[in-house]
Amino acid sequence: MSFSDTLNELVQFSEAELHDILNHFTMKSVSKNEILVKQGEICKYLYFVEQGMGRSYYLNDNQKEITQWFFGTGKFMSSADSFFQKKPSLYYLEVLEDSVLFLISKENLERLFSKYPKMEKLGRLVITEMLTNVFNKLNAIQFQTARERYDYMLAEFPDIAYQVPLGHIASYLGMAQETLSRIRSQDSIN
Amino acid sequence: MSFSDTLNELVQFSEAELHDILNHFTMKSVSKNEILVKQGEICKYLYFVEQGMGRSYYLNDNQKEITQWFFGTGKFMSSADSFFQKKPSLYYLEVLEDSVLFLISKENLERLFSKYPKMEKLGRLVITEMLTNVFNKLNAIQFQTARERYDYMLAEFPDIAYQVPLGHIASYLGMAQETLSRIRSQDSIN
DNA sequence: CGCCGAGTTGAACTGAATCAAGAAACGTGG
DNA sequence: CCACGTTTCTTGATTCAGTTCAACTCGGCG
Repeated sequence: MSFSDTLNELVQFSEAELHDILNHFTMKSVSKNEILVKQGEICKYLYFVEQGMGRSYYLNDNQKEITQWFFGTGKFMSSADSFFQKKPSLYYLEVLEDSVLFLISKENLERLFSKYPKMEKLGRLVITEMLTNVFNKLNAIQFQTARERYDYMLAEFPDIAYQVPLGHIASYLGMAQETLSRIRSQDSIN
Repeated sequence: MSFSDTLNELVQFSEAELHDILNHFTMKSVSKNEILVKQGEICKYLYFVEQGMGRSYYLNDNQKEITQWFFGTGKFMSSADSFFQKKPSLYYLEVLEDSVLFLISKENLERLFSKYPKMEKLGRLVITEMLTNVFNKLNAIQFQTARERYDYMLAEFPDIAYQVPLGHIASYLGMAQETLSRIRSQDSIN
C-alpha cells in the first residue's frame, strides 16, 4: 500500500491536505544493506517504507547483532525514542533490500502536527499499533516454544520471513540460528 | 511524585493551565484487588496512579493469570489499545493495593489535546516511554537468564518487587513460580 | 483449631543452547 | 564466466537452565 493510501486509510484527508502533507516528506532510494542510523547517533528522520524492508538491531555483549524489529512495506520505521526525544539511538537502522523511503524531520513533523490536528491522531494510531505489536511479540517470546515463535513470525511478517538471512530472524525470535534451521528443515519434510 | 508534579516535569504548564487540566480528571479511591477493566470490555479511562499500584494481566490457554505489566505510583495505567481505539481490552486492569487514582475519559482527553497542544507532547512522551520500557523488557526476557530477569525486575520496579504475590511476578517475568522462589532463596542466603 | 492459598523444596525430565564440523550459496575480482 | 574466499546454513553430539510434578511448610483467617 502506497504512502498516500496508508495516510488516507488511517485518517481521512482531503486531496489538498494530502498533497501538502506529502510535500513535507522527502523521497529517497536506498540500496540493500545501507545503514540509516547508527547506534549512538540521533535518529534524525522518521521513515515510511514505500517499497522494500528494513530492520532495527543492536550489538549485544558479544558484539553479536540482535534484530529488534522488522519494518515491511507500508510501515513507519524509526528509532522512536531517539527520534522523538533527540537522544542517541540504542539501535542501528538498516535497509535489507533496495528500498524507497519517505522521510521527514522532527521539525517538519511538528509543523504538520500543529497544522493538521488530524495528524496527531495518526501519530497516536501508529504508535499505539506499534505498542500492541511489541506486546504481542513479548507474549509470544515469553510463553511459546521455538516452533510457535516461528509460526508467530510467519503470521506477523509473512513477506519478510523468507527473504532475510536466517540469523536475523533467529535473533529477532530470541533463539539460536541452529534451532531455527532445524525448525525450518522439519517444515520442508511435510 | 504527585500528579501535578509529574505533569509539570514532563511539560511546562502555567498554574492556571495545570489547574484546568486537573479539573478534567476525576479522583478515585479504590481498594486492593479491585478490577478496573475486564478482558473484553472497553477500557473507558486512562488512569494516573497517584498512590498505590496496579497491574494488567490476561488469562492464558490454561486459564492462568499472566501479568503483562505493573504500574507503580506516578505512572499512567490503561489498556492503551482499548482506550485509544475503543476496542475490547485484551487485558484485565487490577489494583494491587488500596490506591488513589486520577482518571479521564477519552472525550475529555481529546478536549485537553485540542485545548493544549502541549498535552499532545505529553501524550507522546508517555507513550514513547512505555514503548521503550516494553522493548527493554523484551530484551531482558529474550536473552537473559531467570536470575538476570529478576534483577531487571528489581531495577525497573523496586517498589513493587517485594509487595505483590510471587506468582504475579513470576508470570510477568515469564518463568515458573518455583524458579523465582529458588532465586529468591539464594538471595537471602547471602 | 483446622482449612486454604501462597510459598518452598526436591527429583526427574526436556527444549533449546552450545560446541563443532562440514556443505551450500554468494559475490568479487581476475 | 569461472575460481576462490567468505558468509550463511545445516546437521550431529553434548550439556544445562528451567519446567513440571509432587509433596511439604507456613501464615492468616473464619
